[in-house]
Amino acid sequence: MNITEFAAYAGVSKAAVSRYFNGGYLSEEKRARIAAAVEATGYHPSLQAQMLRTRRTRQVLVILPKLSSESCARMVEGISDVLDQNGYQLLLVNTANDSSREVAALNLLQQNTVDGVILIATIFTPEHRTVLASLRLPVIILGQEYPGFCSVSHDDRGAAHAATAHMLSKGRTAPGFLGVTMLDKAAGLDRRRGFEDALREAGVPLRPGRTSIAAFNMESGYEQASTLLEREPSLDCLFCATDSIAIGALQYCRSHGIRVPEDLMITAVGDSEAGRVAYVPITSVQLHYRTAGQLAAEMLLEHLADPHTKPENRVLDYVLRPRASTGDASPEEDIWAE
Amino acid sequence: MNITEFAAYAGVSKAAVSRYFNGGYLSEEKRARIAAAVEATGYHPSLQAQMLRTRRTRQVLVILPKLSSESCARMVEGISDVLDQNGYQLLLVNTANDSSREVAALNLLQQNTVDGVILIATIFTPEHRTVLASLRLPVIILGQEYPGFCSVSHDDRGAAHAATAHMLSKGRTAPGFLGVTMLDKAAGLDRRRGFEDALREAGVPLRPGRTSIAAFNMESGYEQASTLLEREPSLDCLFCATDSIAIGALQYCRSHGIRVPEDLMITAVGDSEAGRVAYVPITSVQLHYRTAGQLAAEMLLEHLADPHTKPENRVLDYVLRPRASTGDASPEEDIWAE
DNA sequence: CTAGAAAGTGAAATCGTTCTCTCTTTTTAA
DNA sequence: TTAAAAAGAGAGAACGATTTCACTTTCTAG
Repeated sequence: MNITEFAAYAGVSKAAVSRYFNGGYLSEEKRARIAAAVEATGYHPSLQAQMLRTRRTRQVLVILPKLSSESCARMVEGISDVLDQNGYQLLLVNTANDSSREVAALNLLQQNTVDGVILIATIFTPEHRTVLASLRLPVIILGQEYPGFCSVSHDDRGAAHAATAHMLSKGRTAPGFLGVTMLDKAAGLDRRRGFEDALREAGVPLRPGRTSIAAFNMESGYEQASTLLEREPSLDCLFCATDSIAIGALQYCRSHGIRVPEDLMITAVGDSEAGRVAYVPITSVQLHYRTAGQLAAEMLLEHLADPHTKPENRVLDYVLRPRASTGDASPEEDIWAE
Repeated sequence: MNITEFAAYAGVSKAAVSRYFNGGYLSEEKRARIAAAVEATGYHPSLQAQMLRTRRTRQVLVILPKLSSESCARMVEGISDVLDQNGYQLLLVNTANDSSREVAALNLLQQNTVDGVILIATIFTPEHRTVLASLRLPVIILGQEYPGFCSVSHDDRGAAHAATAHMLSKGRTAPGFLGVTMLDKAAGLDRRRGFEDALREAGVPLRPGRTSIAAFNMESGYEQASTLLEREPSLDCLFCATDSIAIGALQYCRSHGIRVPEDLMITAVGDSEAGRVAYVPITSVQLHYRTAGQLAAEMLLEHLADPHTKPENRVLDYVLRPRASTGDASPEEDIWAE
């Protein structure tokens, strides 16, 4: 049933029906007649026709590098919460950490099928900048600051600082660093800086050779821990850019008789479930992923309502969660017991 | 730029342009002219107009109960792979384990904005059946069999059987069961049956009081393990319906001095990353989540191509992964070392 | 009491396609 | 050579809404 048929059924004009659904001058009498007819027929306007006519789809595109990672999943949950509540639909593109697929997804946008975009950030290439700049849609970058665009990010530098400082405050003096590529501003560069901040603050020199770069998974954490610890056996504490990497490193320690925290303290950023239940529960910095997602979605909706809102960067805080990997609890301690 | 303008620019009729993009009789000369004009202008047909006119949106809705769970995330990744490759877009609705939101999402479909649905299954209520039956769209149920509908599911019964039998084959005689609600056919009912199958096969009676029901998370696993093991201290092995629950149970053992596997063997279904790196790596049954997602998407595309395809249920197999929680490896053993 | 503003109304244009229908031209088969 | 089939082309009617515009009626203020 279309609007013409429905209007005839209800005994009003098409315009009246449209006003009923979209607001506008409409007498009480007609409003009641239409309401009754809706009740009787179950009529509702066609979304496709509305999209064509109004040029708004009420759909938001979310581009993300990986779904099966706790942090991304939680951010998407946050986004989904807010979009749902506001009657927007969530279109998902998983780029599988493939930068070209990311750009391809952005290019798809020039066929304007969505009202806005939330881009969960990883590595930005010059191509990204080109295509992002050419976009006429509101874009929110989630997970790192990006000049000229709205963004919601975490205080990665502060988080890394807190985690590292926590170990140094316990008297450790030979810190190692297991990071990710510096091309990733948030998890790579900022966390590295935070690590260095803590060292500088404590007057501990950063020796070359005491850092290594891993990929975003446990296996890589294991391998890089192996490389690093064989090269630098004197390390007494290790900061890892992500929980996954820390778990890999922990696994290496376990299988090579390195005691955590006695021989080596370990900290990380992310506070994942896996880190909490690991062999030695890992001291980690909790970031508010879900909140970040919600905030990004809210920001986007704001921009949709008023396109002239200025670019703004919201930075979320963090919470250090001390656990057994820094000697703040015994590994056997109840995690969930009250 | 719309088709009329573009057709004028290229010096052909609107119909010719449409045929260029959709196939149909078209002379080589016009084809070349249009191709050149596309190159020059970057024109492409409006998706919204196509949706309205053809009544096909090339969008697929995926309804799932939870994003931040490894299994769901992997299934969605599989779905995303296939849809992407075939030019379909993925619309995501996260129902947050709320049955009414699930039904609401399905009802949204009667506003027909998508071509098909993949429903990641949990608990099916009579309402589900009503609304599913009233749907005129192809629907694939992912994660459990559901009579009358296409589905892709795992051999949950076989998986639970394998996990349980593995413990019994090692001489254990007092098995306990930590499951989830039977309203969930796959993770609840089928895994329970598999557990019972193994007991029957081994001639081990199932004592009442040796089973308990948990929610889908670690905390609940911890609590239910506590209840169960305090009531039945003589248990010597424990089957858990999910890895999360098993991790919770393991945590309980750890904090209460119960040695795994010596005092209590533990197995589960799911083979999550967290289970592999737990305090005692958990023997678990691997299910092919990603493949399941891919298969579901392929099935849906088939139905989209030919709506008369018959309902079919594909059941995927499983792989038992023996680990330290059943004494098949030492906890210190390298997981990733070659 | 009246002018002007506000509220209420419906016809018709518009959004950007696809696709049927009619017609012409070319190819094929007998 | 010719009839039938196939290929190619374009006009114009949908698809199902929103929104402008011109108009009428009802308030409100002075």
